[in-house]
Amino acid sequence: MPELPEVQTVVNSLAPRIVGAVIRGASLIRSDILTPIDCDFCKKIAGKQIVAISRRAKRIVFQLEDGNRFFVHLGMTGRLLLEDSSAALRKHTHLIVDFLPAKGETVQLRFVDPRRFGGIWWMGDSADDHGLGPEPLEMSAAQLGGALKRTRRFIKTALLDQRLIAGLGNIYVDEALHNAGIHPLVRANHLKRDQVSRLMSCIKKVLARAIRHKGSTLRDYVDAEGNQGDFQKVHRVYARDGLPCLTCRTAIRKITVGGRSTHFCPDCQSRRR
DNA sequence: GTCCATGTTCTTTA
DNA sequence: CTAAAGAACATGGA
Repeated sequence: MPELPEVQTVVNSLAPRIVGAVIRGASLIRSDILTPIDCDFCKKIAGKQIVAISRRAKRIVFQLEDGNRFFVHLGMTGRLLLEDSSAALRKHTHLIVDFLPAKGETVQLRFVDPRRFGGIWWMGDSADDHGLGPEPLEMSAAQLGGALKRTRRFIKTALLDQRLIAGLGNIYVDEALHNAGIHPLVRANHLKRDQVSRLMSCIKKVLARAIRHKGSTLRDYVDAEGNQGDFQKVHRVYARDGLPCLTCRTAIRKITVGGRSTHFCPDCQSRRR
């Protein structure tokens, strides 16, 4: 559910509400969402002010006043919600963070995740990325080309590799490839220079547009205020199999690549270059 | 009951 | 050794 645009939208909705807030305490309802599991998370964040919230790839990074950080990854179904402490707890709520009341507010930050592919990672005072690739919005075509030429995997699969480019997921890879007119089964190292530069700019264009639409809500995704995104309404290929391509009217096809559903237009995204 | 799902990581195979 | 394919994780909805 959450790729770069969704995660950015969560950060944007969270930041104005809790940057500067001081954490009173936290309760961990399921401790196995924590990594490392024995990091004394609640004890370490109690009493600390949140001085910044940012996004790195699909991670939501919280920076504390003492220099320590932790990040939340939403996995497939995770949500970070700001809810009043009087609101009923949702099923699958795994962590609750309380703040010192400002202006009489009693808001809580709650992490909810049915499938539990997401979680919370304690980073300590290191800002280490642990092998994450460059941010797509700051990546050059030369950088992308350099990474792609080192693998003969399908371009679809390569773009999902977070060590190669960090933040894309299944939706935005399909949308970007359609935008760039590249077939998902082309080998990454076979792309020509002009295709790589078109791909890089299409990735940026699709992501920027999706952020303006506050992400795609297919099922569970909402921002911290519970608002849905609406980029799904303007998807050109994702989940549109059988429907006419919005460019050429050819029926969109759905295949499986690397175990992931993959949507493309057989006409606009011709397999030969 | 079946299949599928916006993600990542570990294991198996080539 | 590396690269790539496949399975696994857990839950819910169609």
